[in-house]
Amino acid sequence: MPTAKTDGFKNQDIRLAEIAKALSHPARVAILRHLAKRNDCVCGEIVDVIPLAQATVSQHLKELKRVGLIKGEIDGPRSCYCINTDTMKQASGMLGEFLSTMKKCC
Amino acid sequence: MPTAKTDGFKNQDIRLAEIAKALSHPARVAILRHLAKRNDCVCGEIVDVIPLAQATVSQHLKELKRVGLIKGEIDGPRSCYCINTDTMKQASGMLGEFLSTMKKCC
DNA sequence: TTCCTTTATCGTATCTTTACGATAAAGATA
DNA sequence: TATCTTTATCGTAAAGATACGATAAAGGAA
Repeated sequence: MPTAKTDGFKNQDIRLAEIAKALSHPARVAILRHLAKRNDCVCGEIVDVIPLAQATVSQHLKELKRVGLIKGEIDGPRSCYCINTDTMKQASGMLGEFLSTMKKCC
Repeated sequence: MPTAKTDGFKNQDIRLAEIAKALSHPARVAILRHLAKRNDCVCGEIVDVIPLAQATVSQHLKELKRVGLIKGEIDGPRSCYCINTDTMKQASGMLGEFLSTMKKCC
């Protein structure tokens, strides 16, 4: 009973929660902001921007990749990351729709 | 080193992450959807809608209240909850702005 | 008052998350 | 080849999240 139970919830809500979870840490928000600002694949430099140990940053990148919000490829000795446009659009759409229904009611 | 470190991150990103965390569980998303649909304070019935034990639902409600997304008041033997319009607007604004910058880059 | 209904809280078990040092892996460079 | 740089992974420690049964608390109803 530790993990979030999914039985009985709508797939839409499960996916929305998963995306929100990916955004639920300042480091991951900052990483996405950095990638969006560059508007391109970024090789290196992410570790320098995030105030955490290199191993921890790598872990956060892995999580963002797992959910599908970013893509990564290896370029020589470095790794390059960029925003996964398709998934980000999907995520943005789901969250946006959710927020609009929240607004509408008030 | 277990809790998310906040030192070195922007307050905006910290708050955004906190809001996202509140949305990072299907039950909490479903609760908010239900409250928004009713468009009013809901007394009782939330427990019946969420497929989890009563104690667990109460825990999720507490978390949503802690972050400020909902308000609660006691009405006789029941508790009534409704969406906290002000905070929801703030949250919606922050998330919306974040998502728009994500879109813009791609 | 006594009982019922409803919700909050307590206690607890278990899994997840976060963090970092240490180390491995893979190219680049000398 | 030997070394340096960069990143991923391993190992591990500590705190958080999730779930639920049990119980308390607080009104309402009989």
